[in-house]
Amino acid sequence: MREILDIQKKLLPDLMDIMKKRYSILHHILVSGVVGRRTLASSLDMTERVLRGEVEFLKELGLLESDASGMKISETGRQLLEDMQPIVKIAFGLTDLEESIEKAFGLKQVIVVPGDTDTSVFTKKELGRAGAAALRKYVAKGDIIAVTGGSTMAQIANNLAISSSMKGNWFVPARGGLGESVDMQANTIASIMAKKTGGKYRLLHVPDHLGEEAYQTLIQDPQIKEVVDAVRSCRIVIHGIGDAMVMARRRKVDADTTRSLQADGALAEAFGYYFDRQGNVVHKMPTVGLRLEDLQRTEVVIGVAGGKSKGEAIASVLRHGQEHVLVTDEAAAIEIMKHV
Amino acid sequence: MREILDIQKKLLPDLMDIMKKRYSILHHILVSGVVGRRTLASSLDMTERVLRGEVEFLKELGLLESDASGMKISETGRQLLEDMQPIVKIAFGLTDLEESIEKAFGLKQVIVVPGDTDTSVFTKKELGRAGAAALRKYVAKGDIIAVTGGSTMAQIANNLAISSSMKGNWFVPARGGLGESVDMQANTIASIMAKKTGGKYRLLHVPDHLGEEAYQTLIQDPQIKEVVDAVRSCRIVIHGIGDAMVMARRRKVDADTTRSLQADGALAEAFGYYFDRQGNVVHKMPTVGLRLEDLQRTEVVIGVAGGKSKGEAIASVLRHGQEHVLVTDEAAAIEIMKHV
DNA sequence: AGACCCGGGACATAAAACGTCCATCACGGA
DNA sequence: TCCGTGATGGACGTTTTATGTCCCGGGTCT
Repeated sequence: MREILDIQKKLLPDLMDIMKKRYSILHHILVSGVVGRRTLASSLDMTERVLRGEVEFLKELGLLESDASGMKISETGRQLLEDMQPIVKIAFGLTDLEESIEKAFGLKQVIVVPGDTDTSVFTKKELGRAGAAALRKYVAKGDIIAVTGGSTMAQIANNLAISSSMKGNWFVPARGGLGESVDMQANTIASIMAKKTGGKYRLLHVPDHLGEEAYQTLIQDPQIKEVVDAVRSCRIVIHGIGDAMVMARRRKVDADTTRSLQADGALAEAFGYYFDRQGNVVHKMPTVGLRLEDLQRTEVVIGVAGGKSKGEAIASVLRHGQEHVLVTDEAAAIEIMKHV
Repeated sequence: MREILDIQKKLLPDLMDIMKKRYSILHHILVSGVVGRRTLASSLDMTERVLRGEVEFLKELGLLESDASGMKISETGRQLLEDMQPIVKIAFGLTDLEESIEKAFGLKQVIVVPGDTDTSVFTKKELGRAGAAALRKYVAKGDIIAVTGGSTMAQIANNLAISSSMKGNWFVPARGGLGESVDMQANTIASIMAKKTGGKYRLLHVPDHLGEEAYQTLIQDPQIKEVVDAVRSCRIVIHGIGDAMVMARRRKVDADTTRSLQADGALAEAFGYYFDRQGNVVHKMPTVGLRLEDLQRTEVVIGVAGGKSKGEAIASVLRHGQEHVLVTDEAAAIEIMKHV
């Protein structure tokens, strides 16, 4: 597989370039849904005319369709892109990155998509697609799946579709309400995922910043207790990873805590825990839900995050050593490898 | 290994041609030791100039060297050829088949898709795609296109899409109603193709098994006469090829005729005519529409059929000698070559 | 109704591919 | 030593293809 591409690179370097070009056109159209020639040209940094040439060609091949409203990918085209996935990875040199990270942190699988989530909205979408595919791969019938919030997780939810293997699964938020905008809260995302896959969901309506008393009262509540028990016995966790300070700001933690986070060198955040460079937990959010000790029993922990700026944070969480699968993008992967 | 090439072919249809061209240049140089441009050109059946273009390219890639005494292969080039050995076998299997059949039956173009229609539904779909592509390639504006029935033709219709070059063309059934299930009748297929491509269609509603009287009456009918005239002046015929006995059964021909078909060694069926092993017509369906003599004026005759079991039948029709283009699959192609 | 974006036709022009011819060089045999 | 042969590579006009540019008619959203 790899050899054949290496050979082709030697004998047909020009065709490999064309392949990349056509692939990226198709891929852009795929993630854009319906898109016009001019928009696409500028987003791919091509002149309109040469894009048009390629598009006409791809249309002849039946890989995309166009009507007055714009161009969209055809079913065969969509299938082709899927089949091409491994080829593209090798051709773009992503397989190397995946394997290096797997080895460096002892992970079961690493998936790297091309691009940089920080700079391209398309990469973010692709990250969502890849995250959804990873979840689909590891999920089994009757699983309880704990999810967190964040824009990346929202993107994954977007890309899930009904599938027999996920029908009847339970989606639960990993932890209580994490004061973000509603459509990126874990609760929202769990319910979207359940609806999209034909699964069921339970929510945790718990306010932020709990005091000790309120906390004790809450976990006595039978309704809440039931959900929390479900969360703690989940078989799969899929979560985003954030920069510690960014998350702290977003959650409006008080100034004291922020200072203490800084003093402790908090770098990354995931499912309510804050990690320093060495992967040690330096702080945790005061709310109910999944605890670190539950994670050890969890069979599959999937982390999804991308963007050059998050590379170091991802490396911190990986170093903590409870992840099994990582889905990230090229830019972040390169950063991660700088921190081994 | 094989899939990767198939995938690439979908995105870069001329990949194989170029790869083959460059490979054979290098290979020729390898076996020749040192050779000059003109010698090489004539032995590869290329014009000198185009060979020169490739040679200059290969030289830039460092795969061959040249000095005043001629060209010879470089060490990396030799290594590359060695590494390519397995690829070449797989990759050129089909191309070789295509060319052998073209030469054996004097066809303009042969397209072979991988697989066996008899055993794989994917191959059948692929055959449909390839058939549709072939039709798209040869069609011109304002053409009348005569089509036949059958599941393969239905598959082609499925794979047609609206295209400017086919807009406004006429689709007509090659011959009157061939008592098959409705969705595989020529009439149905002609109308689907017209709808899919944005063309127009005329149908021939003629019952099977016409008596001589009824026949005479029918062809007097101005409506029918108009369509029949259109059919007979078509520029393109695209048709399936069937096994004679299978078709006879499907059309419920009477026992007498069946016996006579068997006695005459009928092997294949196409557009209502039955052919024996040598390609002679041994029987024809009693219905209106395209006659063999009309076929001689037809500019493009495209036959589409696949499956190991049909190989012999396809060979019979090809031997009759009125086909220009054949679209088939690998299994059938191999069978065909056994009957040259 | 009007602004906007879409695909696709049209056409001039730039670029690449190709056919053709020739200058020059190395080599071997007379 | 000279000359014929076959080699590469330069040159150049021609043809074909790719590209830049402009515009039209038709949907769509506001």
